[in-house]
Amino acid sequence: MARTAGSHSDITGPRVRDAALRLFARHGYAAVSMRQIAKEVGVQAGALYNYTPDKQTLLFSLLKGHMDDLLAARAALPAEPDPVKALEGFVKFHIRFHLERPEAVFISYMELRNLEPANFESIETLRRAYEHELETILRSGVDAGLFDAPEPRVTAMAVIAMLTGVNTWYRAKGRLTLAEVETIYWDMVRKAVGH
Amino acid sequence: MARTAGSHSDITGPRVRDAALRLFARHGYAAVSMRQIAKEVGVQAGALYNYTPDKQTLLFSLLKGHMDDLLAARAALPAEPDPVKALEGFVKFHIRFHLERPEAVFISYMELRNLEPANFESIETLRRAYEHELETILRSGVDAGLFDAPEPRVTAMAVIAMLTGVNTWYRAKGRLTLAEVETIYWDMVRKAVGH
DNA sequence: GTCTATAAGTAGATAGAC
DNA sequence: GTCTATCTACTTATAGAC
Repeated sequence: MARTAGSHSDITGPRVRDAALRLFARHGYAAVSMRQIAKEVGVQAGALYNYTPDKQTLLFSLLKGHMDDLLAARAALPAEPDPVKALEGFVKFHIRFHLERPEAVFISYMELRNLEPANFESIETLRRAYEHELETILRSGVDAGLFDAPEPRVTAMAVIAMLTGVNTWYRAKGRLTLAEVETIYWDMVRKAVGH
Repeated sequence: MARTAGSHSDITGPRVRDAALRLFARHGYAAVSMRQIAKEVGVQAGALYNYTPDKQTLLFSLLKGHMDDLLAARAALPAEPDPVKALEGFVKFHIRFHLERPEAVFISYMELRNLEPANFESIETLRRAYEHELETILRSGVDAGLFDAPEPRVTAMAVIAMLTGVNTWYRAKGRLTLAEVETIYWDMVRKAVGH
């Protein structure tokens, strides 16, 4: 059915977020004006303020949404008691989740410094919770004598950096499939943690 | 000896670059105005244009200088024919070099998108040359039967991402010394490449 | 080499018509 | 819900005095 003319909030809202995400990722938050976002959406700049109280809140909303999605997707996976299987699951989940939304990943790292202090703390807390999940897997594997990783916290940071780095070079149209990349990285991680 | 009044180009120039580096790293290139840089240096905005033709050239100069330093520092190291020793040398060099200049490392990754196309290509060429050095070490180790790394290019990207990630968490005043961090990462890399 | 002053343009955000 | 118009402030870069 045709919608009532002028009642577009449920379609324009997501379009504003999509345009902001794409433009922030490409040019950076500070370099993108509200007018550019409006032009991408096809409205005038003033109309954007029906969907966000200000530009800062728009940025925070994108980052918060990304972190919430990340933690929710992890929580939706079944618990895995075997540390080796749990680590393999984490590695493959991380690569796949991050490759599926490169722009959100990019701004979630790049634009942290453009968040106001309270917003920054909010995102950092979520990020640390995610890192802690990997650290917990590593500690359980060390405790079970399955892994050789004397510094689980450092190892967790190293593994996450390595995995997120896939986003800098992987292209879906390239030589390697996503499944092949997952296998290559799982093999490197498995060896790196001494299993 | 007191300098001739008004002859400060040899001192103001580096101060402009230092201030720009620090401010770009903290707030981002697009978010920092020439007036802010001038204020940090202690001059008026107009005076900055004695040291750079424009803001874009100032950014490019910082990134180009960083990449030149990186490649020159690598070239200054003695050649190492043993792939294992060469890899150990690369790992420890990379960590140390990058931890010594976190701000330059940060903007060299974050501000690539704010470079004009020709400047971007120039920096990317240097970055690829550096990555190629690690890839060459890995291939020589695989050829010698010392490493198990079926995808040397992917492994090189994974190792560099892991190593550069140290900058996100390491603090000189923290629990671990630089030498300890080098040892922990070298151990992880050594195992990851199957040695 | 640095200053002041200014040109010419753009920023985020708001007001009020429709 | 979107528009046009506008406010105020700030932007890069330049001109010319000293």
